Amino acid sequence: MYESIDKNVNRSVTFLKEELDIFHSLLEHKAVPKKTLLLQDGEICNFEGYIIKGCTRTYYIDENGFEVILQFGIEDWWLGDVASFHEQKPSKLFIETIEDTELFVFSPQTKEELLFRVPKFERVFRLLIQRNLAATQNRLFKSISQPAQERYLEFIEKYPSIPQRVPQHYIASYLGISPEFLSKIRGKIAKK
Amino acid sequence: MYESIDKNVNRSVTFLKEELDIFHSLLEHKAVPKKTLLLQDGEICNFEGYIIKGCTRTYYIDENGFEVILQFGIEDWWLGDVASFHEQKPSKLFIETIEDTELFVFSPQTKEELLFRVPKFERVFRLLIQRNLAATQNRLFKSISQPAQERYLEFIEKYPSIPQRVPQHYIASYLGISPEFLSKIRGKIAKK
DNA sequence: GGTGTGCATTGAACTAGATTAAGAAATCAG
DNA sequence: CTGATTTCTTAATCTAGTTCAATGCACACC
Repeated sequence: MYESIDKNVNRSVTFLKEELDIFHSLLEHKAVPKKTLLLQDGEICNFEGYIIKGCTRTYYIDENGFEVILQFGIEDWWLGDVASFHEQKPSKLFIETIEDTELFVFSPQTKEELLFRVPKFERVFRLLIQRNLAATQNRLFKSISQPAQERYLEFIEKYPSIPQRVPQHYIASYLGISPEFLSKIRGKIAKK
Repeated sequence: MYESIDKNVNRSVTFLKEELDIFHSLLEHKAVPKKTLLLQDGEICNFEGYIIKGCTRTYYIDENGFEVILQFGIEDWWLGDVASFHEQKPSKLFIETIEDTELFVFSPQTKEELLFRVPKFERVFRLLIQRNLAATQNRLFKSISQPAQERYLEFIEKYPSIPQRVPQHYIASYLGISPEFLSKIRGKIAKK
């Protein structure tokens, strides 16, 4: 049950068995049916989660009521609104399950306790957020400099499992284009 | 000399005089003429800096040789490539001074020493990177969902001093549009 | 078994923004 | 002060991507 999350945190720091035991004892296991909102605009994000199984989407709603998908979450990904969680201020994000999803979650309290009892986790979480920042910067750069078709090709190469699991218009939203145009791009690629 | 940086770090955590003394003793002061590259693609970023005075731009170069500006830096801003600095891996970014610039800088070693001697700084740096992530996510969201004119208006409202200090085509690059189109937008706004 | 309801595709008309080119204005080096 | 270089503007043409239908498709649901 803890295999995948252990492997995930062990990637950057090596832990002793006792440290992992503390880690496990502080994790809360959660099963959530599909189409459930884990977080809404205006709410304070009271969890940080690791996806054991399932699929989620994190999105904004713009002033015209349009959804813009910021990221998908699948197995072995971390989930939450870091700023809202740590500063305990209202989030602007929505997080919704797309499939039935199993998670390990922390509350602010249990995370703090973990960091207190096993300070090495500071490094794990710092690396996570650094990688998240680098990935977001990279995506911003590409959404500015690359045409939609290349962004799409890169997306399916990077996340080959996602197109089979989520409606296509979610991917269009993630790429910042209309569903019709994504359909046209796909038609064009298929012809080759 | 340390006034502004002290105010900056004190915003999120309160420090004692002795702690600030340690902090100051580890900062290196640096004066850099304009049009100097502080970091290049392929280099490992060996500094994290705070801008006392001056102006910088951080940018990528895409596969066609086009520059895309990721952010500007002015007084009271932090500078660097967080991931490259901490993981000591090659950066994909360029950082260049636009004006003569004065900085305080850390090396990886001095930053580590600071964190060791005054662990409260962990929190300061974590908050900085969290805010950076939230701002970058927000910008990605807007670059996907808002038209260029609104993004421009928001930019000049948020950073009123920058348009007076940097060439206009840098702002176009930051907004992800061509300089000609930005000029058109400005013409249109001025007419009203 | 029908019948909604959400999803993908296709095409036509449209628009935001790119590209190219040329001239005007500003800035800089000597 | 002067020529050179960089920057900004304007206008014409072009294109990536949108919007607005209409149609077909695949299910879930009773």
